[in-house]
Amino acid sequence: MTSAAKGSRRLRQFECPVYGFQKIINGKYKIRIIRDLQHGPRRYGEIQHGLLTGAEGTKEVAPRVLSRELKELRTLGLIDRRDYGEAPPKVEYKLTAEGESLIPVISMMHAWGVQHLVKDSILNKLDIKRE
Amino acid sequence: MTSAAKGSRRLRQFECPVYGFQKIINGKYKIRIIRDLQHGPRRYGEIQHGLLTGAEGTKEVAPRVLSRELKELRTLGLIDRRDYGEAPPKVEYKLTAEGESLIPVISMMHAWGVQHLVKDSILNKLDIKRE
DNA sequence: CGGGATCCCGATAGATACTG
DNA sequence: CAGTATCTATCGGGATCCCG
Repeated sequence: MTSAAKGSRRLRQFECPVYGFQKIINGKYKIRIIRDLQHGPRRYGEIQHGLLTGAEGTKEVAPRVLSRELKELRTLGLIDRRDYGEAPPKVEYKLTAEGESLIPVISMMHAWGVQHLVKDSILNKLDIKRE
Repeated sequence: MTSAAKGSRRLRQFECPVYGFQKIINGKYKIRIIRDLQHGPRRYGEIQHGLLTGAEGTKEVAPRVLSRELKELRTLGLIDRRDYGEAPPKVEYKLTAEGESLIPVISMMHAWGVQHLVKDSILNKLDIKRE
């Protein structure tokens, strides 16, 4: 089996591709984590500080939650974890080939979101002026 | 305000487009419902019979669950509901313009899923033979 | 610094029964 | 046919404290 296929064993477990997709990105931060890793490896803390809860209080993600999301993404074979084994601890996460292949899809989701979901966007204002 | 903007009021409520996308498709059946409506209106029962729970038992969706998902999609302005007011009841659901604009994104998710998520796909077998 | 352990809570899915 | 009502089990997210 090729290495790509090897890493995707856990991924190939669904009957319906759309339902499967829904399942693997399920979790509040998974898509954003993958997106944050698109330009190279990031450390645990960097990911944490980059992710806000989305609420008004702009709090950071609870470590238990982030840790679980990262573990699930690893189990799915979408990201790799590298522990430098130093003191103080240093751990880096990066996308696998499978994870990288997800970037174009997420980019499309992002583009759609910019057009339809974000409040007070430029497009939104243009639309108002056009009426 | 144009009609498109009018229908999207409830949609434009997020700061982060990716997080927003994750939120609106949250729910076990939302993406599949939208996809099932891509070729025209469908009745409540048709949608229900087309959706399997995904588990081995291939059971149908509980009416309470489907009803809620449909209601949420309506609130988001992604689908429309038409009640024919007859006896026996007849209700049809169809995509709004906003909902239709989601189809290309879902198609991409579907394509990725076929390549990476579905077990025993043709691609999967080719990959095994290649080793 | 990068987590794990524990506790809590609201949300969500499902089963079942019922109705206009 | 197209839902609603009720109840229950489970899950996911968050808070807090702790550790090597």
